[in-house]
Amino acid sequence: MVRTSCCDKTGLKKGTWTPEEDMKLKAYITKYGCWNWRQLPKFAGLSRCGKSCRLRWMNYLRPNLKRGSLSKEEEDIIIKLHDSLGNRWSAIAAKLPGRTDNEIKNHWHTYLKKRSIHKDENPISNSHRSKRKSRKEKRSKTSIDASSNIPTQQIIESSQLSAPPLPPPSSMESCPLVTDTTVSPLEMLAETEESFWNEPFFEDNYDVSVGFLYSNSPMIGEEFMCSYGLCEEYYNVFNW
DNA sequence: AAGGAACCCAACCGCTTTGGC
DNA sequence: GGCCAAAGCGGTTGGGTTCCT
Repeated sequence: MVRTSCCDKTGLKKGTWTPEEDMKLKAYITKYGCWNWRQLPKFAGLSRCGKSCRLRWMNYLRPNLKRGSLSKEEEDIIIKLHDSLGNRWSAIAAKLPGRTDNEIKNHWHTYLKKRSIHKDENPISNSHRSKRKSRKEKRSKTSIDASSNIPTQQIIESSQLSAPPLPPPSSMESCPLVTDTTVSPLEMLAETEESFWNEPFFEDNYDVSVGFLYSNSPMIGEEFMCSYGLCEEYYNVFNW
């Protein structure tokens, strides 16, 4: 939206993401997860750096993100948490399911900072604020419509992705998915190589609302799901 | 209707943290 | 303990949109 598309000297694309790029990234992560952000764009067919992919996923494409303006309650929580935590946006975002650190940070700088500074005054008139708020809602609704109009299954089917080669053991060992400490990462790798990385993608494994396949994969645990804002889905799926 | 100002927020940059060797 | 790579985080930028005069 903001920055014009261009390439840096290494040939990597920068700037606004196109719907096609979003589709590729979403389809790839949905299908294979994110085992290595650096390598991911290569396998997903994206001319982006891993950092950019990660950011796009975390702030925009990740499932269950709430769009639209923050509620009064959410704002109050942010103000309270900011008082105690300071500018630790990711920590604040962790307390607000569906909200990203970037979103909270932006919101803080545009509304809450002023509100906080002028607590005793009334710097932003309510009418002005609500006018802005409705603009924001209108915008975000448009973006939701645009993104949700593409059924995920359709994305997957239309994707020309090829399965990635097996990641090197080192990257698997460092994979945050491992939660069972009684089994060594290498043992787990041996057990799961076939089922996770080689297994064809089955619709049954896939929950559209979650956007990940997890039922057959022992490597996807609470920690992993929560790190992508999917705690609720994890708990629901495993009846926690 | 036009032009400037203000707002908003996606995305980039660079620093810090973490983990493996 | 030092080095390196990868990931995470927060600050900042900049261009589109909307409002105001």
